[in-house]
Amino acid sequence: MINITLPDGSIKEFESGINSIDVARSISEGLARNVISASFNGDTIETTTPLTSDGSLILYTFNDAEGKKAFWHSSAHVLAQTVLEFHPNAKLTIGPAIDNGFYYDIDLGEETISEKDFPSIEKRFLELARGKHEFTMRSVSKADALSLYKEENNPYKVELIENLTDGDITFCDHSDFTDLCRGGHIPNTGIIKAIKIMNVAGAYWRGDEKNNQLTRIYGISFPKQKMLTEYLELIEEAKKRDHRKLGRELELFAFSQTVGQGLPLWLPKGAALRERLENFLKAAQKKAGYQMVMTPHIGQKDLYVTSGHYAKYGEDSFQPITTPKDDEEFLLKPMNCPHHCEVYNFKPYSYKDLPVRFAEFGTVYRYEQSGELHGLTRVRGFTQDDAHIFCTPEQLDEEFKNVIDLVLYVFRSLGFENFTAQVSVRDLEKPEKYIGSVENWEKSEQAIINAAKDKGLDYVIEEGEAAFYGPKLDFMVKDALGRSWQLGTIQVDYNLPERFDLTYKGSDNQSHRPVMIHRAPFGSMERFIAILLEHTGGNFPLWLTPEQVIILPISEKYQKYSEKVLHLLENSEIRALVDSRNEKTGRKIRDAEVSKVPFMVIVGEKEESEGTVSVRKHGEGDLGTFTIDEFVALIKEEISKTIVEFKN
RNA sequence: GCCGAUAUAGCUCAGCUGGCUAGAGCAGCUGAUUUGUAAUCAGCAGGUCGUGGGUUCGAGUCCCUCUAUCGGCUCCA
Repeated sequence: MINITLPDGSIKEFESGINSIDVARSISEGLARNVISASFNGDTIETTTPLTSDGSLILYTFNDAEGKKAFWHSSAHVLAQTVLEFHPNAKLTIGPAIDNGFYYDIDLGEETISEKDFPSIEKRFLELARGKHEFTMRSVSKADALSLYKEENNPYKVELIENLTDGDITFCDHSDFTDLCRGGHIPNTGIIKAIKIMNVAGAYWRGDEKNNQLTRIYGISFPKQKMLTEYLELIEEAKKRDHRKLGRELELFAFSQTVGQGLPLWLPKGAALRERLENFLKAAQKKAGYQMVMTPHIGQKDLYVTSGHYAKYGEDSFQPITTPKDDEEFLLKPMNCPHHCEVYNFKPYSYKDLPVRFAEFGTVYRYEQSGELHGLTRVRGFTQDDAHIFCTPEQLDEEFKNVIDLVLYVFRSLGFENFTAQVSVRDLEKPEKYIGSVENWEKSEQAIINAAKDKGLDYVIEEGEAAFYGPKLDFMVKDALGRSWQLGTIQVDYNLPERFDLTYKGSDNQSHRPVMIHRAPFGSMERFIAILLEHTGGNFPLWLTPEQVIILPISEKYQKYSEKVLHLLENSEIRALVDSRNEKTGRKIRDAEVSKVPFMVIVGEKEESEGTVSVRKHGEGDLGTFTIDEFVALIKEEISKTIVEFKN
């Protein structure tokens, strides 16, 4: 007999050799039906694995993240089986579960799979799944595993196996299909009731572009058809919040093939909105002791040779601008830091002057590869809400924490509650990617981790995500479709101060090297507004939105009164406009609702005679009759609720 | 840059296996209507079918080039 501890702390006694499903059955028949994965003493096991010792068991259903992982990983096996039927010569590589579904990377040789093939793959997948084939694990010796895949002429699996230890190698069988696999499956294929192939894409073997490109097939599967339908509807809803679609509909920004790809054009409403965001940050930065500076859009090539950017990115950047004079080369600035270093170098500093904080909404240009451009989130010309803080090493911790406060203030003010704080550090195995001394890197990384800890941030450490000159604390936010984007960023840099020979005079009358903090709470205006659009669906906070009020006269007779109301609102610094079209009220309301204007003000005979307005709120409906003063007060109050001042 | 896909009016989309002057809704313009909380009616106008080439008696439709866009990969100072 063995003792099994369940998550609620209860301990039950079972015959040795019992499996997870039978344990579930001892609790309830329903649970036994729904259990699709389990972990024993912290290790993922098969639901059919016999338990032969005391331990704690967790049972998972599709509602658990672990359950979904097993479900989708198992689905990847069936997908591979299906694809092999259509393409017998295909070579399998890896097929993991991901956040939403799974993929399988397959080398199809000369053959291809396209969208047209999806329906037949899905159909055959379900036929195979309905066979209720059990997933069973078996151990294989390294030699046997290698000879099998060498016989199949599959170099990918051979490479994988060569990196495994003999004795740890397992295969998973179901039906007539076998795959190298470390385990974690659902009981049988019959549980998979719905499958959708989402897309195909190219993906490099082991994520390295020097390797072969494989065909990656993305899919998602569910235990119920209804769940798939709901998932697809969710995606359709998310697509309505796509910032590229909303940006066009709300007339915020546009692109022109003639101007060039990745070079956004800010339309009047978008430019005004962006200016309000800039002013919002400027006000907070002023309180936090920043000073605005302005620097040119180009700089001499030597500036970037000094900074190290030219050596790192020169070849892959917009190429130098030459002049009629010989030997003159200028680069479009890809970042503001070198310019700000030169601002610092304008005059000598004493330790008493530090920290100094130079801020600039600096527009930069980077030659991103064409396939990487994406709406406003990845562009070739964009404006960073940049600043560089020059401080003494002793001041670093406090300065860094103050910047975290500022970033958190910005995020909270705009409703980004769900972000991930990511400490981006070096990849220790690729030192050639970075500049500067190991000692400085360690100091910087430790400074960031300490600050994140002190501020109580829930952070993750990502190796290899650092900038080439220093580690970063990045604030990641997801877009409507769940893709993660870096918005705010704070970076510690010991390198540029050295390269630009920045100094200050210490109390000991000696020259010292300041430390530099790079930071951008929004990240870039373009990307921030894009993600804000996707989060709000275009329903911006009242203080930020392009038009706050639209006045709807019942008929042309009330045009004069409408204009009077308009002027009164404008005098109170409320952004309003009049819909003076010759249309019915219902029509004007509908159009105003569609265009997401927060407040509609309806005026007719009654309002004109009383000097009032009838107020309707977007998405909510009629609020009743207000005097103009009352309405102004209502708006002012709503605004004060959505934006608070930065306290330093 | 790589893999796969897409490109028809300002927007959203029809246009079957190649065959008369390329259609619709919305938006726009003109007129009628003077309107009370999510679409008033009628008329008009609007397209070198992304670009360049090819196949064909004939190309929006088939093939190739380029450009842009979309989904991934790689990259992201």
